[in-house]
Amino acid sequence: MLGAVGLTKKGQATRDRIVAAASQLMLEQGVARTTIEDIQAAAGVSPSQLYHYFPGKNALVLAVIEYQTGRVMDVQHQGLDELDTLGSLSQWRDLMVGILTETQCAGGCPLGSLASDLAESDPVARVQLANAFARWEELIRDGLVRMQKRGELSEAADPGDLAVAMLAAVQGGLLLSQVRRDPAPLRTAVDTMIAHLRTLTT
Amino acid sequence: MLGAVGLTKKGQATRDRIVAAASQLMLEQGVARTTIEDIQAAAGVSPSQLYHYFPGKNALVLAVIEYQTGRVMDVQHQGLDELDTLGSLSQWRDLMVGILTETQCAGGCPLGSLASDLAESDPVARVQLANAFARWEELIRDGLVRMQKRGELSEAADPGDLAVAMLAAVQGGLLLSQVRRDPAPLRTAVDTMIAHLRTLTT
DNA sequence: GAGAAATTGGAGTATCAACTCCAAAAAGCT
DNA sequence: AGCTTTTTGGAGTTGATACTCCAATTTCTC
Repeated sequence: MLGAVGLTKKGQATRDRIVAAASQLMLEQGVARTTIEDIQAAAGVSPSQLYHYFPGKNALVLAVIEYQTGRVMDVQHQGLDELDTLGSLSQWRDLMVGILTETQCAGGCPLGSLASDLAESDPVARVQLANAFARWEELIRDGLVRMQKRGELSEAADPGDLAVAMLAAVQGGLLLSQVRRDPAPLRTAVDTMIAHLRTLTT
Repeated sequence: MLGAVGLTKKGQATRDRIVAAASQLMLEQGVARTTIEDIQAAAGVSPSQLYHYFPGKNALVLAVIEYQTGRVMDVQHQGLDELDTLGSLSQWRDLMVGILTETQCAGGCPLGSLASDLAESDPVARVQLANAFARWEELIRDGLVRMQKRGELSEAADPGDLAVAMLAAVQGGLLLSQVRRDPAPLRTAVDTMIAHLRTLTT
């Protein structure tokens, strides 16, 4: 069994369907506005099924955070694992702008939306999301360190600070893009950070 | 009468009290999680009073957006109106970091939180918030233009793009600070943007 | 294939939240 | 003061929402 113990293949599939449906709905309309009934309908399950896999909405929210963290990290690995030159940073930017454009800027960042939604009302969720952002930040920092080792980035540059600033640019850019329904702010914010890195070339 | 027509001094005070209470609660726990009953209790009013001043929760939300836009713009004017040197940008950063520290990083940006909360579920609110961000961005851009005219910023720099990037840094920094309960990310994000402006000095 | 465990269906419940209504009190106007 | 308009109190209604319960069915294990 790949999933949790005591779950058959069919059970795991049902559980996955619930989490996927909940994730999409919560991204589209927020956690509080998403009702259990909404999720039941979208996943095609009955109440007893949902409560068989999750003790309550709260537990489901944590599963959603885990799911979205996985999705986001997959994309970020795809864009950042090969990061070693400034040119590859532009490709990473294109990857994100592309995804945003596909969805017409709806929803913004799955992690950012959950964070803003839950930070003050669910302490456990807040910590989970803080960890997710820490992992993301680390991915960026590792890429910058690689660039530094290759001599693409000045030794004087602080990859840690730059990674925080870059992640902030992504999150802020995504929020502005979401509100304006226009991918331009994300692109501008990230491009400005890339331009800044360019000034830190050796 | 300062407020809307047909409101006595007492009526205006009651209305104000409702909006202020709603604004604080919605910032603390999100719009959907804030019940009319919560607001009634916090403002010390009865249901009939609330519905006398607002047709429904939706209208109240719009009043909250207006209120928070005013509060944020007041602070931003305070920090940006005299903006003409790189040094005054650091003071502006201190102003925001100070406010964030006072509130122990709870709530994040009043406009950013509302934006993330309402962008997908309330089209009218989304547009209102987009306008608020546009005014904020303009305030930053005007400051950068003044710096450019004084020769503090290169003629080659694009104040419009830099203002977008700066606003994104502020929003992203606030989100990360909120999730981590630590003002450092906001400070780092804004400082990095200031450092970038420093590279664009004539 | 038989027993045990996991999964499913769907009706039911208790609570909560948004909103209504009407009559009384206060405030403003002349 | 007397009349009108605004403001207020609080009980009540309607619908939604999270969650329960138990029996029936499917799946797994041996």
